[in-house]
Amino acid sequence: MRSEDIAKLAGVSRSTVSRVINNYSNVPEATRAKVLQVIEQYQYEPNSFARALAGKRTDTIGLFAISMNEKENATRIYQNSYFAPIVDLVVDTANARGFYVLIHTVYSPGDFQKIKQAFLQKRIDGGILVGTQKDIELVRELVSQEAPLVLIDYDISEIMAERLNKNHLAVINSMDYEGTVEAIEYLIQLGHREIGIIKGRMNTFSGRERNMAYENTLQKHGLPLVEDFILEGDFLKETAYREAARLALGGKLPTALFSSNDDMAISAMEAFSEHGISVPDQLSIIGFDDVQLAARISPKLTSVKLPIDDMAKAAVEKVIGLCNAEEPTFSTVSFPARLVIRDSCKPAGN
Amino acid sequence: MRSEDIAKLAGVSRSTVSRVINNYSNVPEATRAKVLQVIEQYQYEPNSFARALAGKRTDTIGLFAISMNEKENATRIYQNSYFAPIVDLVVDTANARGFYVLIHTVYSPGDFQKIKQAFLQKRIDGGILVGTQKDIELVRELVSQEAPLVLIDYDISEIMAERLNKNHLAVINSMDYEGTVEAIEYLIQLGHREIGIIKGRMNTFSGRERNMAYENTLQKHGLPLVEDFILEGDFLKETAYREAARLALGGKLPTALFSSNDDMAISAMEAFSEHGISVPDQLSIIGFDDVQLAARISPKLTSVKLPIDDMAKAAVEKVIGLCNAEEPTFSTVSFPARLVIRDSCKPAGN
DNA sequence: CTGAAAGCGCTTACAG
DNA sequence: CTGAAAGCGCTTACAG
Repeated sequence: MRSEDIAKLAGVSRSTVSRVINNYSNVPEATRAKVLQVIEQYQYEPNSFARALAGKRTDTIGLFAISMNEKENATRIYQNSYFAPIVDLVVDTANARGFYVLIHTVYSPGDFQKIKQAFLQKRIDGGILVGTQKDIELVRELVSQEAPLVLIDYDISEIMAERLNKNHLAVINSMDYEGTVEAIEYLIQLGHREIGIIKGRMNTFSGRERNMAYENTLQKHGLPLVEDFILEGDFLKETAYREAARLALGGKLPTALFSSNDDMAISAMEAFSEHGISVPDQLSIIGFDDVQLAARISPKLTSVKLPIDDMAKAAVEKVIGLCNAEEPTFSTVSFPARLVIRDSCKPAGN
Repeated sequence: MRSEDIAKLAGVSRSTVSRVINNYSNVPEATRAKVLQVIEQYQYEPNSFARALAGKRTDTIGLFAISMNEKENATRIYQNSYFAPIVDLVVDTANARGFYVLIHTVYSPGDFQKIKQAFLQKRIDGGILVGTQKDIELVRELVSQEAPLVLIDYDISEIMAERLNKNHLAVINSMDYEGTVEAIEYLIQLGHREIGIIKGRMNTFSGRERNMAYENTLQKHGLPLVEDFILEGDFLKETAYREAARLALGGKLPTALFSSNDDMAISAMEAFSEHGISVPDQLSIIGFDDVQLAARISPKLTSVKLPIDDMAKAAVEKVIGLCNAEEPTFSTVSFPARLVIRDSCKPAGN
């Protein structure tokens, strides 16, 4: 069934059928009704490729998760507590707005080609990019394509600043710096003076922000950065577990630990528990992200809530906006990240 | 940049360019090389819509998650431990095979229309459907469209049996019945005679299978089905928590409990713990699915491992196979589900 | 208000 | 081995 068939059946031309489908105003109600009736009756659906080829939009947006340079088992990206909610909200929000979403994961530069293709082949109207920015070069390539693009968790200053206003581009971030400050000051207020950190991946905007806020806040309050209490991490639980175990065996413990995300905080708690270190009695812990699991473990984890839902929703609204925009626009939004206090912290020294 | 431009640049016709792109054999190596060189140089990508319109495939498969009739907060479908791994494996497997994947969630009949459209509008070559089969009518509608379709966790007997071999269709299941039998017999072997169940959603194939296996196995071993120990559930943690709390307050406890999935088992454990009932000392628990969390809680949950990864991978291979198949074919596969023994069960009566 | 016609960018018999 | 031409199913100036 093609528009031609509908036209014949309704006794009009293909042009008119097209006008009805596209909701043009210059069609008399009677004609419109007749055409719609036939369309309805035959369950006609215009071929999306023909429409797109003739200049219409694809009504599809891309969601691309970059996961390069991670361990082999990083294959489980969508089970990750960071990506899963993004997929969730992006799909739902886009669907609700009448868009399909095309998903592709980037594990290798080859995969990255596929997402460039998705744009070049005009499979999508616009895309959302989320992931580490280690491969910022590739991201820049994408930006330079000038297609509607939204970046989640990227450092604006690193993205071809000179071109920013020539693009249909938006960047969505969370206020990780402020959230971390709130967490560290909460600990300080509880009397902690020896505060450690499990760092996140440094090729990530949020990883750097959280670390910088940690360092700056300690310094601001005249507290020392003690090397033994600074654990290298990569946002993954395995590393955090190993590092926490090492700390536990090292003998000297901080009285509080800020973990750059919940996954690592929870693994560290497991490690401490196995080494007979009690949280929060001997060691207070704060995580970041506030994943579902945070409130389900014992003790319940105090954590900085990442506004991931808001970010994902905003990302979709932004791409759609960018797809509709005539002029190139660049914009950036940051959503606040607030501390959620639960049971994993105690006043120091008792 | 269109194929015409490439043709001019390479000094050949569009036909030849097309032949090169589609890897036809009747192009001399020299010509092919020349064309490829130009394509490479200009980073040309054929427009996917034009190709599709001219009869080529879309190289896109659909992944549709049905989540109708669930609570409002079911919005979090992709964070669900059942769907998340499916998304993961489907996307990865499809991407690795050179396919894009289009995702759409079905919360309402309206959404269901969108997925029918995805087929009718020829946006995808084939699709994978997963979710409750309460709305089997809608699924049948889809099946009758004759497009390549793979169903995960559906009761074959309910799907238009008469048409089965006229379709490009495949059904992928897990051997939940056998897995549940293994779990129940393990409990019986541990000496348990009072074994309860938290039921899953009965509009789900796996929900019914798990329940039936539970009942049959008890009966086979001459054990009674005691009503107080049969808790209604729906695979969601809230309900399980409530039911478990009710059981705890009821006074009379079974000595073992089979939960139709891990999410519910874990929530029940929380409820029991809060009511001072110790697992496994006072009550043994077995879950189903073997989600990541199962091995991370304490005590570690004994569970029947759902071969969800295998199922998801197989689903992708199947759709791709169906897309390539000339003749309609129907096939069905079931993957074994085996018991993984951890720490949440103890011998009865000590 | 409406139809005939051109065009979107490919692929694929067809003819040579 | 290769090009000219028709066709895939739409949309959209253009003319009336």
